[in-house]
Amino acid sequence: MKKKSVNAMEVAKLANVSQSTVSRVFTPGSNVSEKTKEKVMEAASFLGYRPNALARGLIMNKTNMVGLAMREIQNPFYHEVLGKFTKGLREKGYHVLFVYTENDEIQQEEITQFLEYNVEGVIVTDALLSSNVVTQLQESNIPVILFNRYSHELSCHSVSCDNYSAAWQIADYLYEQGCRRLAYITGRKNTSTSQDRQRGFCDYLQAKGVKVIIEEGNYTYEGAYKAALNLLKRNERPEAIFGANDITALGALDAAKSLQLSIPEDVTVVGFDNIEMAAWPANSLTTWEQPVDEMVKITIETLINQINKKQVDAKPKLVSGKLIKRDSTKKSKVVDK
Amino acid sequence: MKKKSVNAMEVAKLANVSQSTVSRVFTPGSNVSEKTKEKVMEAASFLGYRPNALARGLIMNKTNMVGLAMREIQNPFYHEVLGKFTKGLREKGYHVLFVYTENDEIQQEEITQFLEYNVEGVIVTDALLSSNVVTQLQESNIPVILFNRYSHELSCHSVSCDNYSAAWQIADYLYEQGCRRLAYITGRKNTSTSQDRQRGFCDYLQAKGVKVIIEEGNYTYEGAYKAALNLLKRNERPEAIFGANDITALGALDAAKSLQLSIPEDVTVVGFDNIEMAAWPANSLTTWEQPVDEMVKITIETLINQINKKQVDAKPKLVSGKLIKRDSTKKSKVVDK
DNA sequence: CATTACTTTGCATACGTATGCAAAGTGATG
DNA sequence: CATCACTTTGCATACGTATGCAAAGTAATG
Repeated sequence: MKKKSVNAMEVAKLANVSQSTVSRVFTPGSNVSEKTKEKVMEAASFLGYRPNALARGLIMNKTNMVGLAMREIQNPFYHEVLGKFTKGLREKGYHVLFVYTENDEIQQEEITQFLEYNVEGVIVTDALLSSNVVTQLQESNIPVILFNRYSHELSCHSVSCDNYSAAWQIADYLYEQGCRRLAYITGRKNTSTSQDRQRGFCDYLQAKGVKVIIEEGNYTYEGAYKAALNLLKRNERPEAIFGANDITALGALDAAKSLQLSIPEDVTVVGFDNIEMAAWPANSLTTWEQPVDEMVKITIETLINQINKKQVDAKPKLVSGKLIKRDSTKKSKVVDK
Repeated sequence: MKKKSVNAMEVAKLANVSQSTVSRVFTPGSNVSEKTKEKVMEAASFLGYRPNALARGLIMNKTNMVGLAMREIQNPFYHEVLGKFTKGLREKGYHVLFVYTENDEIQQEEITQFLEYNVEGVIVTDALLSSNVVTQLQESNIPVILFNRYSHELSCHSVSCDNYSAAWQIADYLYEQGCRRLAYITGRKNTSTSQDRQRGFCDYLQAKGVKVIIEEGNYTYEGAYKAALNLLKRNERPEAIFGANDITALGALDAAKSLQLSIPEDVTVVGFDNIEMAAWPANSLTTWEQPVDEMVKITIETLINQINKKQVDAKPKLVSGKLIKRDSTKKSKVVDK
C-alpha cells in the first residue's frame, strides 16, 4: 500500500493549532498571525507536508488543471508549441493533463478523461472535435480553444495564424519575383490550415490570371517528396513550389535536389512554420514564421478569461506572422539590380 | 462560477436507490443486481453523470495519474517518445500529468506539482534529478524511473539503450570498413547518453590502437555543424564521424556537404536514434536504431510493478537496438567485392 | 413454516481540505 | 475597569465518492 501522506491534521497537532489554521496558512490571503504562521510552517516542513491538490480541488471546485490534446504528428512545430503551452500555463498556475490523439478528431475517451478530472479548460491543437463533444464540454461549462484550427460549425474559440493572408502575401512575393508557373503542395486536405493556405495562395494568383497546380502532400515528408517529383517531371516545370508547411517544403526541396535541379535558380521553394530545421544551412528555406509566442499567449489568455467567466467574443482570433527570406527563393528584385 | 457537476446523489434520487448503490454500479467487481444496474445507468446517462476522479482518487488513495517530465529539446526523438508513453500509459489506465523542464535537472517546482497531485509514479526523460528530490519522492513512496539516463548515485530504476555496446559496435563497423582516422562529436557532456557512447566508441578503437578525435557538439545542430567544420578543416581530415545523436550527425553531414566533400567517399557519417529525418533521401544517414517501443514498454511495466509493490531489482535496464545502414557510410566490404 | 445460505441494498463514516460563524484574544480609548 | 473595534482562532460542516457492517430481500431445503 502507498504510505499515507501527512495531512493537515498531523501538522496541526504538532504545531498545537487546529486543522483550520493549518489550512489558512497555506491559503494565500487568509488571516493568520505572523507568529502562528511561522510555527505551522516549521511543523509542516519538518513533516514534509504539502496540501493535497485533489482534496483542495474537490472542495474549491477548482483543479488548476487544463486538458491539452494534440494530434501526433511528424511536425516539430507542434513540439515547440507543446513546450510553450506547458510553460505558459504553469506561469499562470495551471497544470497540464496531456493527451495524444491519433485521429483527426478528438475522441470521446479523451474528453471523458478531461471531464472526470474536472479540468478547467481544454486546448485542442492540430485536431478538431465533433460537435457532440463540444456540447458535452459546454454542458459542464468547460471552455475549449482550438489552436491553429477552426470550424464554422463549432461554436468555440480558436486562435490561429492568418493562414489565408499569409499565403496571399507569399503568392505576392513569388509573383513579384516573376514566377508565373506556381504549384501548391497540400497538407492533409481536411485541415483548415492547409485549406486556407491554398485559398489565399490561389485567390491572389487567380486575380493575376495565373493558374496554380495543386498536388497532395498530406503533411508528410514522403508525400511531399512524391508530389514534388510529379510536379518537377512535368513538361512545364513549375518555377515555384509553395509547401503547406516546412516539412512539406523540405520534401519538395530534397526532391528537386534529387533531380539535380538547383535552388533557387531552377525552382524556388517556400514553406510555412519556420521550424528550426528551415534555418539549417543545407536547407535555408524561405518560410512564413508563425508568431508562436504570441499565439500561445493569446490562447492562454483567452482560456483563462473564459474560465473566469469574463466572456470574450467567440470570434476566431488571427495573428499574422512574417515572411522569412532565405536562399530557397531568389533575392528580391531591388537587391538584384 | 462553474456549474456544479451532477453527482452520485442526484443520480441516486432519480433512480430511487442510495448513493452507495450508484457508486457500486460504477465500481467494477461490485455486487449489484442486473435490474438496478440498468436503472442506475439509465438515470446516469440521462443526467450526464460521470464519477469524479478527484473524489475517487482522494478516498481510494489512487489517482491513476503518472507524472511525466521531459527536457525541452530540439530532438524529435523525444517527441516520438512522448507519444508512445502517453499511449502506452493510457492502455494501462493511467493519465499523464505533463511537465517540461528547462534544466538538466528536474526542479523542485516540478516535483512539488507531482506530489501535490498524488501521482502514482514519475517518469523522467532526458533529464536527471537531484538526490534530495529522489529522497522526497521515495519518502512519499512514489517510484521514479529514468528514461535514457541513469546515475550511479541515485538509487532509482532506469531504462536506456545500451549506448556503450551500441557505440562499440558502430566503432567495429567503421573499423572493419577500413577507417583509421575517426572522430566523435559529443552531445551535452554531462549526459550519460553522450558519455557512454563516447566511451564505447573510444574503448573499442583504443584497443585497436586508433586514437579518436573528440569535438564538442552539445546535442544541437549548430554545435555539431561547427564541430564538424573544425574536424574537416584539419590537415588530417577524419574519414569517419560518429555523432552523439542524429541531429548531431545531420549537422556534420551538412557541414561536410558545405565543404563540397562527398559522402561517403570523402567522409563517412553515423548517427544515433534513427529519427524519421535520418531516412530522408537527402540525408540517408546510417544510424543506430533505439528500440523505442520496447524501451517504453519496459519502462511502463517496471513503473507499474513498482506501483503495485512487486519489488523489482533496481538495476539499470538496458536494451540493445540495431545498426541501420544507409548511404552515409560505405557499403560493407563483402558487398563491395 | 422455519431455517439456512446467499445476494442485494442502505446507513454511516472516512478521505483531506476550505470556510462561515461564533468565540476568544488583543489593544486602544474614555 | 468598561467599552468598542478588530484580529485571530477553533468548531462544525461541506465537497463527491467508496466501503464495512448490518439489515432486508430472495431462494432453497428440510
